[in-house]
Amino acid sequence: MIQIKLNEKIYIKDPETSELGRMIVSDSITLIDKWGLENFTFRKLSKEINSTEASIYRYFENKYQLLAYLNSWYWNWMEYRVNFSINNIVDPYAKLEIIIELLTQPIERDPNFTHIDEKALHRIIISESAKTYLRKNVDETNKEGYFKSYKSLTKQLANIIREITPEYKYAESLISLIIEGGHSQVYFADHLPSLTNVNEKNCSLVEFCKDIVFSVIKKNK
Amino acid sequence: MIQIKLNEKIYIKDPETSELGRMIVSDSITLIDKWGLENFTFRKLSKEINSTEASIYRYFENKYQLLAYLNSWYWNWMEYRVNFSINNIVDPYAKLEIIIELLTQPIERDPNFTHIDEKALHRIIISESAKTYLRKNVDETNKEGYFKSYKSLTKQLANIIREITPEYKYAESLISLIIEGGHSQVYFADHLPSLTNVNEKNCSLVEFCKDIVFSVIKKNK
DNA sequence: TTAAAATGATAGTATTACTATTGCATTTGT
DNA sequence: ACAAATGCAATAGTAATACTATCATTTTAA
Repeated sequence: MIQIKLNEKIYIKDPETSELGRMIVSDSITLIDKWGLENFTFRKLSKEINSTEASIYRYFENKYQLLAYLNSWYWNWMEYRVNFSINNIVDPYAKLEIIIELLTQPIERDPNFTHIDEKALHRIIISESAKTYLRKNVDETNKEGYFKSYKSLTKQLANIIREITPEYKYAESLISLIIEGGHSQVYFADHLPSLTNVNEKNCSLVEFCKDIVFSVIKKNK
Repeated sequence: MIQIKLNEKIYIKDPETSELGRMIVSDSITLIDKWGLENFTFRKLSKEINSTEASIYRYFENKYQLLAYLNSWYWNWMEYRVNFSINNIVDPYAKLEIIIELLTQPIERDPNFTHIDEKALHRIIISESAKTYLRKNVDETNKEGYFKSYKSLTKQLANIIREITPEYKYAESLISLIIEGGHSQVYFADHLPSLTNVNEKNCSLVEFCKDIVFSVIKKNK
């Protein structure tokens, strides 16, 4: 049995250690997905799981810390998927192609983690995750390790780009541009379609991103 | 004398029509830049300008509408700058190069608009603007015209890309990727530097973005 | 100069984001 | 088997937020 273990200070009490903790995590995904972070409160969550606000506050300082926890879970899970998928592949081009697919394709439920709805979590990542770092306290929360999972995955993927083009100066930027920009593209396709071509006929985010990455690599080889 | 005129329903009463309105706009830029959108309230703004909450509510429904107003102002201003800068230039490559510079270089104060601090506004665009559309009511606010300026500029810039590569399918996506991803890169450089190479030695956002756009165009020509 | 519009002053409401305390129930170590 | 520790529910309370309403006063424009 696999468990995503988050060791940083992104919780007060580890929600994986109790039934209540797991309910907080799984039901917060449902509620944030449904109502958005703005309209999500610990009061509503406590009613949903037949518990109390005070109990939830024993696990997370506030809803932003809970969101950061979900974020970290997601990026740890993504790292696990990446490592699983590129295992035994030696050609860095092939690795990179798989990675871009993992980062930009629609998400499927992972039966390894029964209490996490990965499709709903992915929607949250797309529309809410930036709110963890777009805050005035970002430098503190960064020190607390809120973004460790995201940073470590970015570093790993940048290294694969450098396997192909060691002298390319923007490997980390290219990865984070694809991730962050890719999230925008998915969101725009759903809500502001004149800002994107994704979801037009014969167009896909995967194709768009692969084209960018391999064009840049080719030119900088 | 030039004035940025925003005709859509992104205000209750046009702030350009009164002294109080102009103070609301200029001082909200100062306060949002300083405290962030989360800690910015109409109460604080009213004290800053020696007015009352009720008066501010006569101009804007809430702080998100005010932020949308600032956004629209910014993108209208950018469109004006783009048109000014590419005027009389025929070569689409040269046009595109200038456009990428305008979109990704640091902003300077524009003496044409004395009550707007464009440098502060640019910081707000980078760290707060996504909060206008990352909301559950995005489809309504989109209908109200909150994003019209941004969409019209994107369309115009995409058309310039199509002057070079008419068959490229992702012109709008490439523009919005550079804009949104570019904002992330600037923010990361300031707060999460391990996610970007921007600001490392001999690295710049302008160079990174030009390389991407011209690599993609070259490959798709 | 007079009516209309804009603004200021004040008050009030529902909700949010917490914090504190108490007491019961269950688990754990010995 | 018993004490201690932990986990959780219940309740109450506070300061701030995001508004809305009313009415008096000032400014402006015909």
